[in-house]
Amino acid sequence: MNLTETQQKFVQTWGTLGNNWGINKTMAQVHALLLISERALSTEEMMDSLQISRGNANMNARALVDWGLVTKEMVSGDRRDFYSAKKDIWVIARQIAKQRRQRELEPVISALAELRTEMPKDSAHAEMLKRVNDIQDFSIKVDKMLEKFEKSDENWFYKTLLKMM
Amino acid sequence: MNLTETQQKFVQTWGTLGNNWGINKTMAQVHALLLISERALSTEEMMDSLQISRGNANMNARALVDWGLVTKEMVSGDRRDFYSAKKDIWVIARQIAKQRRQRELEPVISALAELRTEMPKDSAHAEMLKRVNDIQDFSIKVDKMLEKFEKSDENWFYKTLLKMM
DNA sequence: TTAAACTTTCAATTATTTCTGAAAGAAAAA
DNA sequence: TTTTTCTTTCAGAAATAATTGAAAGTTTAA
Repeated sequence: MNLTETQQKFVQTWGTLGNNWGINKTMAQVHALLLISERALSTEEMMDSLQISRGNANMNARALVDWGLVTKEMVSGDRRDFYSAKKDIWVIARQIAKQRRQRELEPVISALAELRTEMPKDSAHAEMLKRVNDIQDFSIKVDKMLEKFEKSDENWFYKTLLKMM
Repeated sequence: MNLTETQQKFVQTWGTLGNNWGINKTMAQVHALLLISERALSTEEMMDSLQISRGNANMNARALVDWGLVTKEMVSGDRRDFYSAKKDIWVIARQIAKQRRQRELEPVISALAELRTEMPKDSAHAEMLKRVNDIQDFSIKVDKMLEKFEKSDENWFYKTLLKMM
């Protein structure tokens, strides 16, 4: 897979976006590459296209599988692993929402809940108590909203959007 | 401001969360500190509480002002700057949404739009064209949703949440 | 078996980000 | 003016994260 200039620019853009959102740049680039490829790619092809090492390609491809954004595919008569990205943007968005909720939001909700039980009810902690309560309530709301989104279909999103406006 | 163990834990938790979301850990910690303080704090107090250098305290406090999460306050008869965080979680959430939209989402939307105009209409770019179109459409939807959220009040959010469920 | 073709791991290296602290800058007080 | 008190900047140091590449591990074929 030899990238045209335009394709490289896309891969680059996606990498920058990912990076801004706290995602490894290479991981985002591998994802971009797979997104615009019409067939599944081997590790070798990813290494070539993105000029990265074998270890890096392998690690990031598997991280993407972990995130549920990419699937590993076997081609009969070929011993190599091939990777292919899910192409539906709604599926992708939902998957990312799901993973971030699990990995980043839920731990905070638990940590805050724990903090709440441990918190002395004295005046030194009065301000903190307010903040922790507020943030906890808010986080749970966001959590529920994301959960709903994860289970939704595209159509639901459109309808909700309409209702919102 | 000498932190109790519980307060330290909160600051720590907030720092970890921020870090996960691609935000500088210290910046998140300074924010947490200001969130649970009932009065505005001086640079010196932030340095003490978080065990960080003057430069670091100053830089991150000002970054928070940049993000619109913190305001600089002057106390008459005192030459020092004091910093105080906005306390309302809805205001905070909206402000973060606004900033991330501006800083991270809009650049991607422009980059994709530009890409779209430059993209050759040949078969080598067919797959990419589909992806770029889909992502672009989706990004604009999210952009609009965030814009709506930014201008909303707490009440609107609750109502929308209800409608969604 | 043994060899071949691939994948995975991980210690060492490289790159990036963050932090420090001292120096320079700015504003008020003496 | 000069001094004092505080803020800001920024080059270098430290910490963290990402990447490499070679060796070890696996699986299939010969």
